[in-house]
Amino acid sequence: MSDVFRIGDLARLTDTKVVTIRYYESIGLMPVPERSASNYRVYGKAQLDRLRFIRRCRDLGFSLEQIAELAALSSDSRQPCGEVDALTRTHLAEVEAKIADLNALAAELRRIGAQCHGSTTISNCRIIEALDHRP
Amino acid sequence: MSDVFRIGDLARLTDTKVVTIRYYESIGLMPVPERSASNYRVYGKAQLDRLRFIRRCRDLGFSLEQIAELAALSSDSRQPCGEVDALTRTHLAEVEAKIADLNALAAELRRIGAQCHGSTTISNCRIIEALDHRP
DNA sequence: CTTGACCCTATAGTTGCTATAGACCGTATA
DNA sequence: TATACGGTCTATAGCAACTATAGGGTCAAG
Repeated sequence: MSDVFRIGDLARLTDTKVVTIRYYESIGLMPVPERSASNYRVYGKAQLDRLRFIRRCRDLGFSLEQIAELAALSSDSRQPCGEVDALTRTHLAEVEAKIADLNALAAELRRIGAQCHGSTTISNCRIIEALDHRP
Repeated sequence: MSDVFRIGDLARLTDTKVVTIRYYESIGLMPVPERSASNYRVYGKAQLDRLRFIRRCRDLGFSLEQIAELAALSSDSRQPCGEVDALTRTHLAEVEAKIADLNALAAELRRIGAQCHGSTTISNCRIIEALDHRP
């Protein structure tokens, strides 16, 4: 296990597409790496960790903007940790709101879907009727 | 109540932005309307209904592509209604999958968030630690 | 010495809009 | 009659978070 990586190594190790890593670099989320003689990007362990952090946060549904903030906060160990806590809480609230929305939506889709028993053509299909008029 | 509308009327009646209606037209989801002498778009009751249908489906989370399909199917009353049913079912399954994802995510955010009791700086904040390493 | 896997840049496409610029239309009021 | 206002028009660019494509350079193995 060397501690020098090329972009494809990082991609494999973090389950990220190569183009996505370059994209992260272009928006300033990943640092601009050194280049080899043949102009290949060269990364070290620190950048691998950075990318792992980013992907982990993505998996948790944070936006890239939130991740940039989290990364900035986490890099200074003397920063108060309240902001990280607040960011996490805010995000959780957003996720919970979205869950509530989707639950309401699923309920209505089930209600609508249940009405199509037996009918075989659009003319007597209750789904279309349900879609046509507000509940 | 006339049955002739301008784009702003449709916008008001369906809670849609004017630009959005033009966008729907540009992608072929709304029909190309007649024009007045002064080149204003002129709509009738049928187009109002079409837009209402679209917005109702959007509220239910269907993609514009799915809506185009639903609209095409619903316009021919002799079409078998099984496809509409299938589309609705597929969409419901997608929504349910997303709900499951978000629930798992919320659980983990709660778990992570609960670890930040008392700590005041990043150096001993468990949230960052939790974000740094896979669960 | 060529094949194949990898890397590079640059640009355009995706979804569902939203924002902006710059201009025209139509009516109500001063 | 002038002008201010609200509405409308076109065209273009921007948003998130990538993905896809074109057209090329690099490098080790067979």
